Amino acid sequence: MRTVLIWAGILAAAALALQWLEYQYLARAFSQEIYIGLIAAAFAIGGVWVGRRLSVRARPAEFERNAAALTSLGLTGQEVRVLEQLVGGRSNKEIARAMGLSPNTIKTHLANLYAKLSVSRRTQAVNLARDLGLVP
Amino acid sequence: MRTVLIWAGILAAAALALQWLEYQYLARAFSQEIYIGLIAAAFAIGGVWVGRRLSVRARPAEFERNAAALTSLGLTGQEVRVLEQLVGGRSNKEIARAMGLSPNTIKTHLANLYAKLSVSRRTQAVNLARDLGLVP
DNA sequence: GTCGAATTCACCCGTTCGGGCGATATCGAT
DNA sequence: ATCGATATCGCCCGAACGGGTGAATTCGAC
Repeated sequence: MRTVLIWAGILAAAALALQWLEYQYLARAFSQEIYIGLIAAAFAIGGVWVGRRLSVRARPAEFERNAAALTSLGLTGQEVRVLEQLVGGRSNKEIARAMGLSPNTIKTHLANLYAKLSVSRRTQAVNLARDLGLVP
Repeated sequence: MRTVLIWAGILAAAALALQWLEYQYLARAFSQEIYIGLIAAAFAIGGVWVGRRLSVRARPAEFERNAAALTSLGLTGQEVRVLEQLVGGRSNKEIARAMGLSPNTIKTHLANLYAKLSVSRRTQAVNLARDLGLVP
């Protein structure tokens, strides 16, 4: 949205500048056709650039965590951390060592996690987490 | 790429048409400033439209399977089908029933799959498959 | 026809996972 | 001070999974 306004301003300024230039040098130095063609090309190129920016900015959403889903599911801090490790494809034992906890604790967190996500297998949890954008 | 060429043609044609029109009516009916402004606006709008098409077309890839990765990994038909079920979060037994095969057979396909994907756990296989676009 | 790849299935064994139950500790809110 | 949420850990058991080995079938290629 900001991009659009900025460009509207730039377009207006550029149009004025070009028209001023026209009265200075170009009225006779170049033929009308070439002059018009140059303006058309310049604005077409500018338009393409704007269009790309609009689309690219609107698309990727920048890999940001879906905090809304996270809180609405009521996931606690440790549960989210375990979930990240889970998506990393690690085993309970590996997660335990990575977090400095007992494997039993990881199991507890996982059980609560499965309940909150309404799943029963870790692959389902991984898919849900990725689909909901719970993890980067 | 096709879009670009088409638009290059349209731009050229439009430029000629506008320049012709200029000699017919506009040379005196409108002032130069308005005329130039109209051309600039038209081409800017056209450019934005082209830019959007370019970006949108280039981005999402339409959820198509990454056939290149699929063949370069040497995955067979059954292995790919098992992989799809795997990403669906199903257990070996469920996959077996869904495909009308013995759970033992599923295990065999999975073992070959893991070897070809260089992983050792099903969650890792799921993540790799999703990251490489092996499955929709 | 022989060979290799793909597909199917079986068995064994050890590890991992998931479910269930209980326990202790901390901490903030009531 | 009591209660609920969070976090930690333990144990038991059955199911699921992963690795290894072996073997039969089919089918296209050489």
